[in-house]
Amino acid sequence: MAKYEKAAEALRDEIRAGHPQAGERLPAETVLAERFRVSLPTIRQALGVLQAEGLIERRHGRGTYVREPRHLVARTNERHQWEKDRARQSLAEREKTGATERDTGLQVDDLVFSAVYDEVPANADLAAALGVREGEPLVRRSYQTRYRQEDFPFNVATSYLVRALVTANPRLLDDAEEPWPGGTQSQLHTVGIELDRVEERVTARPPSAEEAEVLGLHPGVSVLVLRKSCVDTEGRVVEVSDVILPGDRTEMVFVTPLERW
Amino acid sequence: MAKYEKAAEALRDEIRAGHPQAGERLPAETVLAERFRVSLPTIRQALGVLQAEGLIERRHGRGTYVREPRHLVARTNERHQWEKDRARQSLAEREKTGATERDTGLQVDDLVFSAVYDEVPANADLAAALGVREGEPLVRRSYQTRYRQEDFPFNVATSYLVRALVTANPRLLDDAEEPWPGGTQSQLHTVGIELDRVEERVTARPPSAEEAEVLGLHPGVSVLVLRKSCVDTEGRVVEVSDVILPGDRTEMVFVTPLERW
DNA sequence: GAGTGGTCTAGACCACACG
DNA sequence: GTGTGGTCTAGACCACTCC
Repeated sequence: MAKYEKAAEALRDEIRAGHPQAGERLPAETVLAERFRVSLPTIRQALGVLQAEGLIERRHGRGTYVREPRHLVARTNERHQWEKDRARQSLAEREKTGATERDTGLQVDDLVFSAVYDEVPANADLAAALGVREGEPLVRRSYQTRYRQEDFPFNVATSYLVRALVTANPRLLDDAEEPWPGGTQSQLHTVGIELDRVEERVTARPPSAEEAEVLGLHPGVSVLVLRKSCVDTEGRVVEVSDVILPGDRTEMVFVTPLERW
Repeated sequence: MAKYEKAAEALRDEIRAGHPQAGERLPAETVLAERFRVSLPTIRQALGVLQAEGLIERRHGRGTYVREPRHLVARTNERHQWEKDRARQSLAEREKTGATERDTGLQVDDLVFSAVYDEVPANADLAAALGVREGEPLVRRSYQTRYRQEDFPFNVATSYLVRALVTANPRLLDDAEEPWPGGTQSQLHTVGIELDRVEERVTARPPSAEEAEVLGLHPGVSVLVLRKSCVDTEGRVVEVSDVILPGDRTEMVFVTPLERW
């Protein structure tokens, strides 16, 4: 086993044993280098491994710290039925609270929400997902949501609608109408679309450089990649969204009810 | 922007533009160092960034290659109802195929399956998840499944049952009975337990050193962490399993049907 | 044997945090 | 100012792959 691996393993074991604990500082790199009798670049390589594992966090000018685990946002698939139940309610009712507030347990005022609409032709991937021909005009809607006190959003989402399906209501083409009380299902309701089911596909990977930038992710944090497809009662896929969620603060919850014997 | 970041960005852009393509080789480190007019350690740092992003793969003695994306196993929550439907069928029927084969589209012969049972007292986490007191005896069942041609499993799962609930059938305490035709729901059926719903919680993170080892993961691959809870018709959580899935070859699919208006 | 990436060293200088 | 991590260099030797 290489020296840097030995050092990394020793430090990992110590952290798991609780010395130092989450939030506490590790000794300086020079101290560690001395202790393990290796050069500074080698101990830095060891710390790089632990950082990539998400175990530690290095703060420039301050030191190396044990990362604290955090899970703040739980996102459950029961939100879809909940949203559907509200889609036809009065504006006053719909304005009370949204699905994100439901997930996070926060008030609307605690959240900063942004939405930008534009129009793009369907590429091969989206055309297949939406069941339309390539080049079909789509409304692209880019969303970000963050806590008011924080600098970075906890999710970024891109939603695609087939433009032809929503032109009946011009208000659906205008991002100044966001946040739309009641969400997408309420929007679709205005053009006579009812959802039959929601399909969600989840994978995980390290963030791209851009995602790490936008979400303010530390090294050693993965992202959950969610593609959500909404299928209406006629079997058409009427919306596709791609959502990126930070893996260190998001838990996705899926409940599957079973038929009784 | 640092030199290594510049180099990483330039290489990233080239890969995204398709030069080199997935599977193709990058120039040797010495060549890249010359091209970007930086030292070898610096270009190595740049490549380290791209590797951590999952964009490239470095093969000792051979070169640096653009990683090929792969998604082989799709795991859908419809499996739960499917398993429930089969739980009460005849042995002959149940033996035909299992949920994993259904997910992967493979035959039983293509897969190598291993199961080990032992007994552990419930820790705080498991006690909370199962709704029992700490120290309650649990049956721990450790599973691994891999393709016959491959060296590493594509999932590792640890399942916990409350021992008191399954002692009525001693065969459920014996790992020599695995793989049990029809799966866990069929096993639970033998002691009179019917499931009402399955709750799954998904997060993502980089693999621990041990997980990377067991699953044979390359640097720059994240894992999906799944905690599945099975709730029976009396509202008890009767099984909890923790599943680790490689993010680069797994897609989890969740379908949420909605009630009609 | 030639070419490749993996490990390791010694040391320099810079940028940031904090008292 | 002092201590911390971040970047960068020049170079050595090793281990693996392939011809």
